[in-house]
Amino acid sequence: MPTIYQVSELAGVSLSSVSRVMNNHEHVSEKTKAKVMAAMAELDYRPNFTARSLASNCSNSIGVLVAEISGPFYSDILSGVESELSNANKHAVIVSGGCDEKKELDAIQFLIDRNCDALILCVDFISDEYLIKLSKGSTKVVIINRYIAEISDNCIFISNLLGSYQATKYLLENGHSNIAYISGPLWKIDAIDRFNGYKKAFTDSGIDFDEALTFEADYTTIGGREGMLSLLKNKKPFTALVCANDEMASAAMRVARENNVRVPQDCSIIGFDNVYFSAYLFPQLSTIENPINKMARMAVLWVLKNRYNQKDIVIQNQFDTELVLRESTQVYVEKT
Amino acid sequence: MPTIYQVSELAGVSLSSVSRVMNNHEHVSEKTKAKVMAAMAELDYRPNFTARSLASNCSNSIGVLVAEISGPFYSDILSGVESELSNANKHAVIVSGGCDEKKELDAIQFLIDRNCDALILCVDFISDEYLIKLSKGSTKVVIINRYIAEISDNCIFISNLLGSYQATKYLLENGHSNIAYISGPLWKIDAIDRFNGYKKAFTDSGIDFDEALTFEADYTTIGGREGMLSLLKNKKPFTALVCANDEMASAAMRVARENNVRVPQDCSIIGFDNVYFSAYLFPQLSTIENPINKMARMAVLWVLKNRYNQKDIVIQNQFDTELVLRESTQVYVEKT
DNA sequence: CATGAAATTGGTAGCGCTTTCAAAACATTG
DNA sequence: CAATGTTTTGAAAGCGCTACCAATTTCATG
Repeated sequence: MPTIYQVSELAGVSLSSVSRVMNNHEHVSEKTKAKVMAAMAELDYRPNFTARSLASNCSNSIGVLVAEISGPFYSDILSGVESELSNANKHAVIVSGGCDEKKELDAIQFLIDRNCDALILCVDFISDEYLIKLSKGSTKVVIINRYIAEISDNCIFISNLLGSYQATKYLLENGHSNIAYISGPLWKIDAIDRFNGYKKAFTDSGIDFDEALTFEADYTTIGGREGMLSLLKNKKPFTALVCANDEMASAAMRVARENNVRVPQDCSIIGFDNVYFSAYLFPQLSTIENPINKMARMAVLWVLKNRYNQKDIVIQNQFDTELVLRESTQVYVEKT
Repeated sequence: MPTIYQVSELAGVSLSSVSRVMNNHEHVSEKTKAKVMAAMAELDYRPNFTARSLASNCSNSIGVLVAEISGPFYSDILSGVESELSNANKHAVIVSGGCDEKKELDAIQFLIDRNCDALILCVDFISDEYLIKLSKGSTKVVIINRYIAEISDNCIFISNLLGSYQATKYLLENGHSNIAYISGPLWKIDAIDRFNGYKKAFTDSGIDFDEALTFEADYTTIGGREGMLSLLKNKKPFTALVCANDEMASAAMRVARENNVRVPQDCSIIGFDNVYFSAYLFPQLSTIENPINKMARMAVLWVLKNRYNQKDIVIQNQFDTELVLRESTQVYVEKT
C-alpha cells in the first residue's frame, strides 16, 4: 500500500502539498496539484482512513443506535440513514440497543468509544435527563422519533398524538362510536402519545371513550393477538379498532378472522406506521403513515449541518402523519 | 480525554506497561497491573479506538455489503451479523450495494478503504472471477448465500436447488401435478438454482413439467403479481404454485383472491425464504425455511476464525432448507 | 552464592496522516 | 525598483497508541 510519502517522493513535492491536494485546500498551484494527482494515479494511492481520522480527529463515521436491526420499522430508519450517509461519503456504525436501559447506555458508550463523529439515536429506555446531558457533551447527538422539549433542536419527530387522533377522528366522523384501542407499552413515550391522541379525538367529539374497550399491549403481534382476544371476550361491542402499530393491527385482523368477525364489514381496523407489509395483508390495512424514512434522512442532514458545518442545510424537526385508507376500514352501517 | 500517557504518569509506569495491561498481555506483574487499573479508573480512561487501529493495523470493524438494508431478507442478515459481532466486541460498517455491478464494486472499495479487517458480502452482480481474485487479496472475504466452487471455503450457503425441490416434491407427492412456478430473475444464481430444483422434482418423478406454467419475475411483489396474472390468463389449469420467494408468493395469493381462486382449496401456494411476515399473511404461507440469520452468524464466526485467529471455531459452510407447512397448501382433491 | 533462564519493565521508533508555522516565491503598487 | 502584500511551499511536531528490543529484575537451580 503506497503512502502519502511515496506519493510526495514521486511527485517531487512535500508531504504537506500532497495532503493539501487530497483535502482540496486552497492555495495550491495548478502545477503541483497536477503533479500530485499524476503520482497518485500512478501508484493507485488510497488514503489511509484510520490515519486521517487520527490526525484530523474526525472519523467520518456516524454511530446509529436502534432497538433492533430487523423489523420493518427500524430497518426503514437504517435504510434511510445509510443511503443519505453514503451520499455524503460517510458511513454508519450500526448497533442495536436491546431491550433495557443498561444495554442502550452500553451501546452509546460503545459508539462514542469508536470515535464516532456524531450519534443518531432511536432509544426508548434511556431517560430524558441522560439524553439532555449527553447532547451537551462533545459528541453531537440527534434523536429520532422522540421529542424532548429541552433539546428540541436535536429531535426529529412526528406528533404521535396527532396520528392516532387522525385515525380515531376519521372513524368517529364515519359513524363509529364504539372504537376499541390496543395500545403500545405505556412506559414508552410514543405509546402514551398515541393513546392520548385516541382519547383526544373522543374528547373533541364530545363523546366519552370507554376504558373497557382499551387494552395495553406491547407493539408485537403476540400482544396484538392477546389484545384482540381480550377485547372480543369482553362482550362489549365495538365496530372499529385503532391499533398503536401495524404489527398489532395485523394480529388483530387475524384474530378477527378466526372469530368470524369480518374486517371491515363487522369491524374497521386502523394501524399505525404504514410499514411496508401493511399493504400485503388481507384486507390491506388502513393505517397512519409515519414518515420514518424521511426522518432518518433528516437526521443525517442534521449531522451534516451540526457536525460537518454544512451551513446551508435547513432542518425540519417535525414531520406530519397522514391517514392512509385501504381496505380494512369502512363507514359504519347499523346492523339490521 | 485522558491518554495512555496520563495513565502511565499517574500509575508511575511506562507507556508500554499501560499498553500491555490494556491488551491483556502476559508477563505483567499483578502489582503494575493493579496500579494501572487504578489509574485508568481514576482518570476514567478510554482507549482511543482510532489510534489503536492505526498502530496495530487492526480496526476491529467488519464491512458488510448487502443489496439493500431494509426488506425482510436482508435485514435478517444484518441483524444476525450485528448481534454476533457485538458479542465479539467488534462492529459492522454496513453499506448497501444498489442494483448494479459498478455500485457493488464501489461499495467494496469503500469498505476496503475504511480499513475494514474483513468483508461479509452478499452480492449478486459481481462476477465469480472478481470474488475469487478479491478473496486472494489481503482483506479476508466471506460470501453469504452464494456458492463458488473455487473458493468454497469462503462461502456460506444453502442449496437453493434443494429448497425448491422440497417444495415441488411435496406438492407432487400430495397429488398435484399441474404445478406452476414463478421464478426470480434468471440472471441471479440463486434464482437459477431454485428454478432447477423445481424442474428436478419433476424429472425425479418421471413427469414432464410444463414450460407454460412457468414465469420469470424479479423477486418483488410487483413481479409476483404480474406472474400470477399471466399464469391465470394462460388458461392452463394448475392446482399449485411454487414461488421463488415469499414476496412473490404473497402477491400471488392476493391476485388469486382477487380472481376468486381460493388458496389453498383451488390452488396451493408455497413460497421460499420464510421471511417473518409470511406468518402474518392470510392464509399463512407455507414456505421453505432459509436459515439466513444463522448463515449470517456463521459468516461472523468465519471472520473470527480466519481474520482474528480464533482457531477453535468450526465453520459450517452449507446449511439446510426445510419445508414449513402452514395454511396455504393442501392435498390435491379432484374437482367434481 | 553464582549462574542462567524467565519474567517484567522501559525506551523508542513508528503507524500514515494533518496542521501549524515560517520561509520562499510571486505579484502589486507607488 | 523598493516596499508591501499575497500565494505557495516545506519542515516538523504531533494525533494516541502498539510493538519491538534491550535492559533490568526475579527466581530456581546446581
